[in-house]
Amino acid sequence: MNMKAPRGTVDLLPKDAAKWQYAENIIKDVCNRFHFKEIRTPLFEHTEVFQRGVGDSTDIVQKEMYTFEDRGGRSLTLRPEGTASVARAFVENKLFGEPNQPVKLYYFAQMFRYERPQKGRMRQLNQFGVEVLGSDDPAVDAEVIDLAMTVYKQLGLKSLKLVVNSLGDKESRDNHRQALVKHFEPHKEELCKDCQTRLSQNPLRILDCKTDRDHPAMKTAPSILDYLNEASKLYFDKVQEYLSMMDIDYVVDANLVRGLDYYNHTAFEIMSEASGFGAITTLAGGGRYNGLIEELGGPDTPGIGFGMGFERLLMALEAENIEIPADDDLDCFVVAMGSAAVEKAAARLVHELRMSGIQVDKDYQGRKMKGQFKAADRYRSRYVLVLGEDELEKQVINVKEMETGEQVEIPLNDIAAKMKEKFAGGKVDE
RNA sequence: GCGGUCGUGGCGAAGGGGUUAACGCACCGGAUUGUGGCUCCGGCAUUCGUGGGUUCAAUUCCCACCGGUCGCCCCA
Repeated sequence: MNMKAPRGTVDLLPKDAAKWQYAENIIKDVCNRFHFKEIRTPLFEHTEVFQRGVGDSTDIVQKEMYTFEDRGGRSLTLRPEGTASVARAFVENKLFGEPNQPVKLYYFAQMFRYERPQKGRMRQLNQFGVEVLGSDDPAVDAEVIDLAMTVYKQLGLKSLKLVVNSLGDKESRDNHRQALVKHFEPHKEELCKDCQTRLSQNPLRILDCKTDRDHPAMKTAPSILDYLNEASKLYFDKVQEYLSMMDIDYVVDANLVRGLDYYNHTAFEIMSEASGFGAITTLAGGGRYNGLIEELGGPDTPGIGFGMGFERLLMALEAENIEIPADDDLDCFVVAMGSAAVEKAAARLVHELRMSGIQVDKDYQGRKMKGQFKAADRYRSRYVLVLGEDELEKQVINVKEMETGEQVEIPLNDIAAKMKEKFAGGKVDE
C-alpha cells in the first residue's frame, strides 16, 4: 500500500499551520477593512462550469483538470481556480438582485491542478482570492489591486512588482487579434510549435511566449495598447490614475497576458523580486472579466478579481526573512507523581483548570518527575503545578513559576481561581 | 508531458557486494526515592524509497517504478 500523500500534495503540520493562521487573520482583517464578505463554494463543480467559465482553449481546461464521474454518471471537476465557481454561485443565488451592489467577496480555498510539481507549484494549492461583481467603475479595479497590495504590505513584504495591462473590450481585442494574426502569419513556420497553435487559438498568448521571445517579429508585434478603442483607453487611463492617487507603484507591460479566456480590460500580476525565489515569481494574478456572468447564464454583469497563491505568499515571507510571531507558550503543565489516587486527582485538576479558561496539559508518557519537568520546559509552560502524595494529603498544589523558579503552595480548592487571577487580562505575551 | 539531479533512524549525515549499518542532534532511562541547566553512563535502523534482476551473498551493481528537487511548458 502506498501510504504517502499523493504527488503534489503536502501535509500542513502544526508548526506551519500556525503561520497560515497568522497570515489568514491578517488577510481577513484587511478584507474587513475593505468591506469584503466571505463566500464558500463547493470543492467541485459540474465540469461545464469550468469549461465555459475558464475557457476551452486554456491550459487549465485542456490538460490540468481533476475531472471524474460520480456514481450518478455526472462529470464533476475539482475546482482549478476560484472565479468560475464564485460566478456560478453569484448567478445561481441571484446575488445580482441584492440591494447592496457591487457584491464584494473573498475566499480561501483549495484549488486542484494536474501539473508536474515544483517548488511553489502543487497539485493541491491554496488561494486567497477576491471578486467584485456588479460594477465597472475603474476605481473598483484600483480597489481590488489596492487590497492585494495592502495584504502584502501588512505582512511586511517589500520586494514586490506590480504589473498592469489592459486587454481592452471585445472590439479592441478583436481588432488586435486580427492584427496579430496578420503580423505573425508570414512567420508561422519560424515560430515554436505551441505558438503555431496559438496563432489560430489565442494569438494574444504568443506575446507571452518564452521560446520565441527573441524572434524579430516579436519586437514589431502590434501592441494591444495601440488597438484599444477610445472607451477602453479611457478606462485604462482612469485605472492608472486611481493607482497613482493611492501611491501604488506599478509598471505597464503590454505583453502581460493572463492565461484564462474570460479576462478583458484590466489585467495585473504581482511578482516577488526577492532573491532565492527560483523560476516561479508570480504571487498573485487577476483581472477584469466583464461578460463572464452572462456566459454562465446570468445578466450582463461586470466583474473583477484576483487569485493569490498562499504557498507562494509564505515562500515570499521566508525569502524576505519576515519572522512570523509564534505564540505557542503553554499556561500550565501539571506534574503528577504517585499513586492512582494522585493520577485521578490530577485528571480532575486539569479538567477544572480548563473549565476556568486556563490552558493546561500534562504528561501521558509515564515520565519520571525530571522528564515531566523537561517536557514542561519544552512546552514553554509558564507554570508547573506539582501534585504528589504529600500535596494530595495536605489538599494543596505546589505551583512553580518557571521563569523565576519561585514556588508556593496553594490549596486545591483555590487553585482554579488563583490561576485565573494570574492570567486575568490576557496573557502578557499575547 | 520533457530534461538534469537526488532518495540511509524523528532530523542531519558517513559508508560501499560479505556474518554487529559510523557519527552528530533530538528523544527515553540512570548517576541525582519529587523539580527545568551542565557532565558522565546506557538505550534508540528487523522496508538503507518500492519492486524486480545479477550474484554463493545486495543497503552497496543493473533495470523499472514511486517520490523529492531544479529547469522547460504554464501558472497561484
